[in-house]
Amino acid sequence: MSTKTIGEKLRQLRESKELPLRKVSALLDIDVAILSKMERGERKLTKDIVLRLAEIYNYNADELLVLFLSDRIMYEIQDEDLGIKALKVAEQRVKYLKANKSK
Amino acid sequence: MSTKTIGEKLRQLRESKELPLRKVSALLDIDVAILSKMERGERKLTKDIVLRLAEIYNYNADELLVLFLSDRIMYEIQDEDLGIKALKVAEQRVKYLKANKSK
DNA sequence: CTAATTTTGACAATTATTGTCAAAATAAAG
DNA sequence: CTTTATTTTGACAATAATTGTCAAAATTAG
Repeated sequence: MSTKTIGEKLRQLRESKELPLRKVSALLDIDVAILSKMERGERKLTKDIVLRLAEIYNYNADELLVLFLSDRIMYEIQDEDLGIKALKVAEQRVKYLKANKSK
Repeated sequence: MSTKTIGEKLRQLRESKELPLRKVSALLDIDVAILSKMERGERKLTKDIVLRLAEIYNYNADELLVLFLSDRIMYEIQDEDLGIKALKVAEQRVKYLKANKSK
């Protein structure tokens, strides 16, 4: 299932459209080297770039954003084996915040 | 429940021991201003400081680390309403990684 | 082989984070 | 109220991290 990183997903999308880095980086107006590194997880992606790539590849933006966010979450918890617990606590907190949004 | 940030929790612990910032920051060998800011979430805590505070306050280190990690996760997902989904995807991925640890 | 694409690494420029400090604000004690 | 201790705030320089740019090297396609 979702064991793919956002970078891997973006590369897969680009290749499925047979677009070279050169063209996509031109559309994004960024250096080709940076896009290469982003796809390989060597440079961080930004929300903005993810959204623009969703447009370019005509792909569901939310799905990419979820992958993008989960990548960053994964980066935070790293190898910690308290990771799962932390995720559950975070979930509680997000739900709590949502419920008390008006406050 | 766990709607408290790691900073708030640490402040609560310190106050319950009636220790002034001055003394704790001396034990940690950091500036009192920094500790003040850490407790109020204005400066980032490090894993190392959290662990040392757990010792100083004689409090469960894992519980503090979980709170510490979940704080950082919360920071990543911010106000995104895809947050919950991202957390679930991250959970899947952590579990997947754990299962294939040997690989 | 040649051309196109991709990767790599170095570099300077920018931006973010950090520690240090002292003054201001607040709280506690007498 | 006055003094003292504690905490907060903001400015500042030092340090570290991130960023964009570039060109050469490596890989892949034709």
